[in-house]
Amino acid sequence: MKEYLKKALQSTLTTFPLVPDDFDVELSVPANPDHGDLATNCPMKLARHMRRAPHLIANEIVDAFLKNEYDPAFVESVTVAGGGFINFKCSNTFLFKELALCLQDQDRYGRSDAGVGQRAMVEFVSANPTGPLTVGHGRNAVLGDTVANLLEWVGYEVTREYYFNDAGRQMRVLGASVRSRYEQVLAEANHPLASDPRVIKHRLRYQTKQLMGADHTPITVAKSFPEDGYLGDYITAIARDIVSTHGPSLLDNKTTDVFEDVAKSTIFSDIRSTLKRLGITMNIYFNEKKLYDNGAVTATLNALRKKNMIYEKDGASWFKTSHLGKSSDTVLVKGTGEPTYRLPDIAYHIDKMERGYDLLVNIFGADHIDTYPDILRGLDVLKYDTDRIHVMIYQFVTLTRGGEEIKMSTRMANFVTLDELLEEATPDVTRYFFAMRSPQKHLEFDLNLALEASDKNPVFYLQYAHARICSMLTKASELGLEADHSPESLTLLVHDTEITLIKQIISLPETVAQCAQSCEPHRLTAYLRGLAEAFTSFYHSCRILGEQPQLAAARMALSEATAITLRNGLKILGISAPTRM
RNA sequence: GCGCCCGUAGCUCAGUUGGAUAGAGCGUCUGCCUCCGGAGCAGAAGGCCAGGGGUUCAAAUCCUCUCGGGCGUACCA
Repeated sequence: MKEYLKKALQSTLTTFPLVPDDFDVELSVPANPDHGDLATNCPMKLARHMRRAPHLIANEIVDAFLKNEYDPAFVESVTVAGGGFINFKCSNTFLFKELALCLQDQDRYGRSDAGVGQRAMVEFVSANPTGPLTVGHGRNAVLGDTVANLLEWVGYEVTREYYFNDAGRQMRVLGASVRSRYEQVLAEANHPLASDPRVIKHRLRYQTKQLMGADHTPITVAKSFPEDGYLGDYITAIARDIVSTHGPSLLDNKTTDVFEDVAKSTIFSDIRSTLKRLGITMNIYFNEKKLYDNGAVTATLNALRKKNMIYEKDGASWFKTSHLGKSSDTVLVKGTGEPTYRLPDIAYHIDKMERGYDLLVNIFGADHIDTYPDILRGLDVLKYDTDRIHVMIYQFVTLTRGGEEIKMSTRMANFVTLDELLEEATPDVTRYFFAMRSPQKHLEFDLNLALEASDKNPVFYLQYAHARICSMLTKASELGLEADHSPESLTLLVHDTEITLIKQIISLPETVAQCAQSCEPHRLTAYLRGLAEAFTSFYHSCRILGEQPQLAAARMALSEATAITLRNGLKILGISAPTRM
């Protein structure tokens, strides 16, 4: 409809003098439905070029349009509004045709082809394996997976990738934390191994100290516990596992390698299973180590050096970001010879580019806000097309419990994990909750509310509408009724609520396309809410069972189309569409 | 101090590339169950879109300043 009108108007305007060649006709959906289904503001845009009042231009355009381009299969009426808008009302014929398309396409309805033949990669979560995923990672995971789904629906071949770093200081601290907890576990007086001579010896020299937890309560740890160690209970759990597999045999080990390895693999498998609970499966787990092994990190530094963008100062290598719009330069290699994370990050993005993706989407938390521009600068200098990169920065989740804020960090003992959230809220509710708001807004996640919200949550409203349709259609077919998808049948749908519902249904493809294009899943949740509302409104004013058979058959077809649309929308959001609740 | 994000109904938030009378949900108040699922429907109240200035035929939207909140601002990851 939109394309048809745009083309028709564009062609109408070619007959007008004084219209700029590159003039673009804009069509928008009016806020007020009384103004029609689509409107254009081009008379106002043209007023300056043509030096005439908008409403006069509007009248001329309408006359020419009616004479040359008007097609009653699409347009029912064209009117000029006071200000100079031209309003178009869709013909019902057009609506029924689109509705028939929905019934025909079924599971595929809503797909389009903007990305066909192109490959996209969405990089998300990308949490290092130092602890379980938190509620904050949940937002990242849901946004990333939903964006990936959206891109698939507009035709992209999508790869979901998780980038991680399991080496370096961070992991050593992790290993040391586990080791220290291991010592602490074995020092417990009532431990089953307490009579083992090695454990007795260990207890004689064992000492403790106190650290402050996130909630300002002191936590007792072994003296060997690192000052910046990871205090979470999951560390102790890993330590207990090691005790049960290795007993006290590791007490005299000088290194923390074993502890690090066990911690790493335990944590990673937990992360995978947490993601799985949300219905998320990654295609590729990309280890940063690979970039060192294949020389990409060094190559990147050399390439930048060749562009004369690197200099040495105080033993470190600096990237001349001050030449690229930043107020200061940035260290890429520290005096110790170890690169900062920015260098491998640039190398990583080059790697992604080289793998030939047409679109690279990155989902970053607000803490990356200052770092990704450096990556783009690096790529820019090396002549990579940064237009292919779409960075989504989402703001943090503020977690509250009974109005009190809880700070989230994997280093502190007191944080809420995504798993803990999923114990209480279903994956469906969790996914909807994280997807329903604009990414750049802070998300206040009140745990108390989330836990008790099940009956208020909008996701239930959508699922309920779907379940109700299914149940009603089942009942109808038991009564021997059958939906009629034929064009003649659909023309019986003329009630206000029916027309409103049809209009909502047939805008799914465009809505999905817009959400994909802007990487904004939350618009889809708003759309689905409107769809469910339109349906329940129809459902309450139009009966199906007990109506004349032809009308009932048409209304069943409309209900079916609603169910298809709801189901497909929910599928993109990764939410189930139950037939019964 | 500097950079980025945010400020819209009592609360949580939508608001397409600037468009017509700024919209939902929750909460509050009125109605509606002999009837396909009341986890519902219909309606009401509730707003100087943080504030000032500017651009435009047109600003919640763009520019600028002020105020308020968040996240960064490490040779930590």
